Amino acid sequence: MFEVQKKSPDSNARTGLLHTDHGIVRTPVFMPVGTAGTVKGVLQRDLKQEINAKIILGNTYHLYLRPGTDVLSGSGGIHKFMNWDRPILTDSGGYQVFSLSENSKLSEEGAHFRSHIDGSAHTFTPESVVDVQRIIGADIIMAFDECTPYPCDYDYAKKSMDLTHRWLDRAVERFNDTEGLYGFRQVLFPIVQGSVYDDLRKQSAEYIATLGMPGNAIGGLSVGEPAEMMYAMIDIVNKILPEDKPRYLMGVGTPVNILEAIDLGIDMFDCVIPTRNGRNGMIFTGEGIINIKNKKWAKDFSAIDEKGPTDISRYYSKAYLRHLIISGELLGAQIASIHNLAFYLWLVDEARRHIETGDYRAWKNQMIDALAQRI
RNA sequence: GGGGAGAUACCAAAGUGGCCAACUGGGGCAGACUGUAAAUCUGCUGUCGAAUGACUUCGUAGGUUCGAAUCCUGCUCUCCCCA
Repeated sequence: MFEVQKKSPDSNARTGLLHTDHGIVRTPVFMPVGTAGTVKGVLQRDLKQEINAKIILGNTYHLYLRPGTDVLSGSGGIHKFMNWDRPILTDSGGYQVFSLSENSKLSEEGAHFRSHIDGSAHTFTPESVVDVQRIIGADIIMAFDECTPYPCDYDYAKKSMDLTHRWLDRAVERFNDTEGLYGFRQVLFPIVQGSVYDDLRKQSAEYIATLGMPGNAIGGLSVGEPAEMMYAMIDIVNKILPEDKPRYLMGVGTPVNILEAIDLGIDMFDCVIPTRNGRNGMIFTGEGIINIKNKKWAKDFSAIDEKGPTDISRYYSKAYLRHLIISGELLGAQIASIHNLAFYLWLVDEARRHIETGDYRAWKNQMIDALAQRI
């Protein structure tokens, strides 16, 4: 499924090809988040034409609650339902156990939770989450894990990691006993946990590596811990996870986080920052980060991003985008999301290009300096 | 011409003797956001100060009172009803 193409001479960064039945994805890759069967504010057409997204995310928890599995199965799976013929990865809902923790309770069996929509009671088990993801029909599906919060004491982190591992065994078994429903291949990625503890991360990565799955994920990071701590964990884990399998760092992150993680050997990323923060006025450019709501842009009629990655970035002015966002106009969210996603995709593309030419480290450092600017 | 109501900060609008530099919205300014319960949330918004605090405010001019946005009097202005 995965082949490493080129390794960076001066870091652990590498490029690769990820093969799915919906197309080949070149890595490193950034996957826009489309939780509920839509990348918020962005047409599928723009996702392809303006942003050139190669793979996007969906979310099991959200899709399960709405529209529900009967609609998804009736539609012939998520690709047909949302009219997206490129690869899709679905998160398992493990993150929602974390982010909606007031509504959920864990047991050995699984997670018992109440719907945030109508309060109804539901249970997710490692098995049921595989089943639901078979019905949703993503190319890459994720094992059900517990994403531990930060801070998290050692004992809880260990208990949680062990539970995630036991759940993983059950998920793999169910996965092997079932088949995709729509005539294309699905693969299951397990998730490394272990909070911020070196030995737990090491133990978890070793365990995950023994499963021999076609790709591996690192979860439970970027939940509030300092970035340096996250990098340290990634480094520990990546030294153990097999080199010939893609490594997916879940939910990360800022442009700088991504560049650092690529350096450490991560291949896949997803994050809500470009869309959510974009809707809230944060605009990423090669010259730095802009809060477009700030008064200083009120009469700045220059392009959103002069050297921007998409026509949209160059077509509309900062003053206009500021006006739209401040006025709560839908078009503002749309423009910001498209621009930011295009920027993220461009950034990761550039990273791949520099890995190929062998000067990733130097380029990264220069890029990080630029990205550190708040303008 | 007669009768009535009102004037509070950028706007709207509470407050009707001390707990008031003044509730609450809006607007404005700034911040947060990392496997999306987020087109969301938080802070500030009289002046000076990092802050304790100091100073100047509730149409306007006086007055009563230890103390007034709040009570009294004059003035100015606005709105409503009847003719």
